[in-house]
Amino acid sequence: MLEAAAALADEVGLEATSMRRVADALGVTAMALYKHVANREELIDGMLDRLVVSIDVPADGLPWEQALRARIRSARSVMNAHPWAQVAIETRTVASPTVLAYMDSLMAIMFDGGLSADLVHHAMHALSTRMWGITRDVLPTPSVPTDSDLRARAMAEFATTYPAIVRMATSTPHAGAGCDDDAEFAFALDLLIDGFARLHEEGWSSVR
Amino acid sequence: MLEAAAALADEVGLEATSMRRVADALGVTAMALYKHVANREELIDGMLDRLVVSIDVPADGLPWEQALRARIRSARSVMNAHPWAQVAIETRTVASPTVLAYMDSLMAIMFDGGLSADLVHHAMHALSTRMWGITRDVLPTPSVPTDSDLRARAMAEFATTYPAIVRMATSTPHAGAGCDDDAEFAFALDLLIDGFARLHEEGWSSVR
DNA sequence: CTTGACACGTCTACAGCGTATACCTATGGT
DNA sequence: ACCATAGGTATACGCTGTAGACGTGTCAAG
Repeated sequence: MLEAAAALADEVGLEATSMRRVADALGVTAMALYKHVANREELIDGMLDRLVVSIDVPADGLPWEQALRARIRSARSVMNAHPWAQVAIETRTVASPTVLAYMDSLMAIMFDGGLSADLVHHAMHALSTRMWGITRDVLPTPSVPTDSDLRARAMAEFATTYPAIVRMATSTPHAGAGCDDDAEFAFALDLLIDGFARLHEEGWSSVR
Repeated sequence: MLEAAAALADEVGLEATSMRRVADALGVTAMALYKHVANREELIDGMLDRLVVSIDVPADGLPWEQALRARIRSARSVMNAHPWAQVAIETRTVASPTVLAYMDSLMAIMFDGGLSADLVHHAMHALSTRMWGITRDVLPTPSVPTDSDLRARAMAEFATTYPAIVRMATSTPHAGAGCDDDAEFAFALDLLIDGFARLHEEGWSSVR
């Protein structure tokens, strides 16, 4: 059932994955699903849990920074394979045991690295949803007319209204080629982990 | 109308802010709303825009790090005053002109600080939704029985299943007192901004 | 003064949603 | 032989977003 629901969500998205459609896919009535889950929330929890348990556990003996990076990158590859996972994570309200276990494992990696409970706590907050390997697209990709004349006019107007956006879009190394989401994710993740490491070395504490 | 919708959302949450209920609050039919907005998405966009324009613009002449921090902190105070804003941001799919202008202003702050387009680009991705001052709660607050005996037993069991979580929860400076979300937010934001500054000083570039 | 456009509202209707309640039936342990 | 239980069905309720047709009151142009 979870498998069928996940397959459906892969096809039509999470929003369209209604109880009735999942049931249809199984050749069954919608109400039959309620013999197995309490409600739709629980169904989605289950779908997500299936993904979470498939996140790789990094090899033993790695430095904590590498282990943390590896586990989160694996989370990313798992979540990226299923577009609905991002929506699912963002709408989740309670943590299932599977989710708790994943978070526990991340904290354990940091504890094993010798980080203080204080720092681990702050680090988890700083990672936030990034610990699931996801990031929302924040940068706009405005639709411009294809006609080259109109396009130039639209761009010009856009440039006066949003100069910084245009400057960024036109002068970034891979301008036009679209941007490499994986690279952006790795950049931000490394920035955070490097920050944690630096604070750890400095003996940082939240109380001053 | 946007005001009424926002007021309703403050009371009952965004999910419960249906076209009919907004219309009711205005003493009008649901369909009347469609003379002003194309659909519910657009209504929510409008509600959000009202908030975004009220984000403070930092004083001129501040160093870019401080200006960036100030603007984002202001965003946080605006968004935090309206619980539905977080949900709204997370479900938004296209950027309105107001939203574009806000993002443009953040980038402008960094450009003014001399950061390269490359770095600005990566920084915006790294900030991600944090640029709106929001962060999802990621740390679980499991409900434990109030009865002290049962409570001890539950905690013990929890501790063997999720040792790192318990270790963190019990040995963090403000254990038990709940955690200060604003402080956590500031920590993560500063970590990122400090990272940007460091990379900027080093003359960082994404091409190696 | 008339006419017609338009802004802005209503009414009705439809398809879809999650899910409560009641009912049926095959299976398997006592 | 019995009966509880797991797992299915049928029906129904209240809710959702929104399409389409139908008024009106206001206001500018002929």
